[in-house]
Amino acid sequence: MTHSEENYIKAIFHLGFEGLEVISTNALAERMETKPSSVTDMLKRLSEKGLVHYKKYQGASLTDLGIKTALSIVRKHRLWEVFLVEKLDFNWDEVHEIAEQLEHIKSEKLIDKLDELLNYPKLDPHGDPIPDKNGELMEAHKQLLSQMPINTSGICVGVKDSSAAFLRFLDKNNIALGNKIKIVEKEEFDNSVRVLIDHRQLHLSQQIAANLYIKKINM
Amino acid sequence: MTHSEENYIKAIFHLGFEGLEVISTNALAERMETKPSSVTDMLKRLSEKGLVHYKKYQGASLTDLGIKTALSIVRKHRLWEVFLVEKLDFNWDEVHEIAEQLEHIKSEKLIDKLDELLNYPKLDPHGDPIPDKNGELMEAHKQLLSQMPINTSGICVGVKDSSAAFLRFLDKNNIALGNKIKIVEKEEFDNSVRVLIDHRQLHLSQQIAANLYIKKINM
DNA sequence: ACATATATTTAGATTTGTCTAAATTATTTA
DNA sequence: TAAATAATTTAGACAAATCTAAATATATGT
Repeated sequence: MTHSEENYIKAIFHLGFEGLEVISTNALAERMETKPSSVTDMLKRLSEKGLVHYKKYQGASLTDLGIKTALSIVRKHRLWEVFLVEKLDFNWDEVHEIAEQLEHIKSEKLIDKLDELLNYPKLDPHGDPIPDKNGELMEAHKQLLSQMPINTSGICVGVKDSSAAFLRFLDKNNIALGNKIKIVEKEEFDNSVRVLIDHRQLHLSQQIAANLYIKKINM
Repeated sequence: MTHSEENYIKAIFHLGFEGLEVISTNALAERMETKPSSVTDMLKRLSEKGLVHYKKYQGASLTDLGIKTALSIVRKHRLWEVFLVEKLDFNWDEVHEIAEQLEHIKSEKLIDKLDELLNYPKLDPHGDPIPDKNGELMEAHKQLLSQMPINTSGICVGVKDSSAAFLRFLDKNNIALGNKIKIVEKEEFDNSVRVLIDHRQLHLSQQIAANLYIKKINM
């Protein structure tokens, strides 16, 4: 498998997780930042290799082999992310790009040893689950702040809206990724929430709460 | 730079260290396990990019930029080898292949952090020196057993002749890579040597001594 | 120095992954 | 449902890296 093929498989996998049953040529082209015609070419190739189901004009989905392949790539990506953060002191938001490269390194033994070194982590630094050696994937353990029940705690691990405006807002209010956060109260009227961050009480609008990802603690 | 270009640069660099002033098309083709015509194509490209000096029929050599590039790749390769052995418990003889892939990962910060994690090693597991961040390369610290002075000690780190016959001989005599070895006496007549390995005295012929690499201790 | 052998380059083709522009199919809307 | 619009595919081209076969340059031996 080439790097490019692996990247397409991964993109189809992720689009699948985002709700799409069958992935359209255009959706995939947008995700891959390429042209639809290139996607068509690649889908034919992947179909011939038995990695995707593909019928002209009907979109694509992964075969069992494709899913297995995708899980293996995702496993590598997320384990490397843990390594970069835990062992090399990278910040959570710097690791994705490097892991995009490392995920293509071919050596089963390397990944198993890395898994061992990191003590078989279940979640990556963004709170996403890491498939185990057999491709078993636990359910997601991150959720939007707006979806958390009252009196639960977690750690800020990501943003949905990554606009400069939103990031500036977080900065201004001293909300950093990695902060522990506890949800204290929800306002029925406007869905705003009161939270506790570093012993500070904050009142956040629904718009804010719906764009901040929280990793549940103790899972 | 593509992976392929990096591999050619590295090959030219290593052939240079093996004594060749100017590298011939055929020598490079053999090293790269490819055809001379492919080498010609690549040398033109590398020449256009300012990485090698190349004149038709005259062979090639690295420019200053080419040397800098090669040192950076070698640095990455050897640091990853140390990582694989020290942190992931790989054996010295399993790491080359994986490091061949890892050496192409692009991130200056990654390599600096890795260097730090490994405590700025000066030698890789095979006893070859690791260029520092500025491309400074200390002189080689491995040598053939036959070149070691009397009463010096070292660690077996590699073989020149990797034939099955030679490896079988080492095995039969309980000489393993990683063993500490001390040279006790040299026989003028046939250049054979008496050595101490694990408190055992052994008498090794010149042929053996000239094919076993020793890493000097305390450097 | 000339013929022969060896080394190297050129020419033309192939594969992968991409592109643009044109053609085709599917979907939406009036 | 027919026309307009959107999505998708095809056709043909290109760059990177490779190959084979043919041509050309260099080196060697007598």
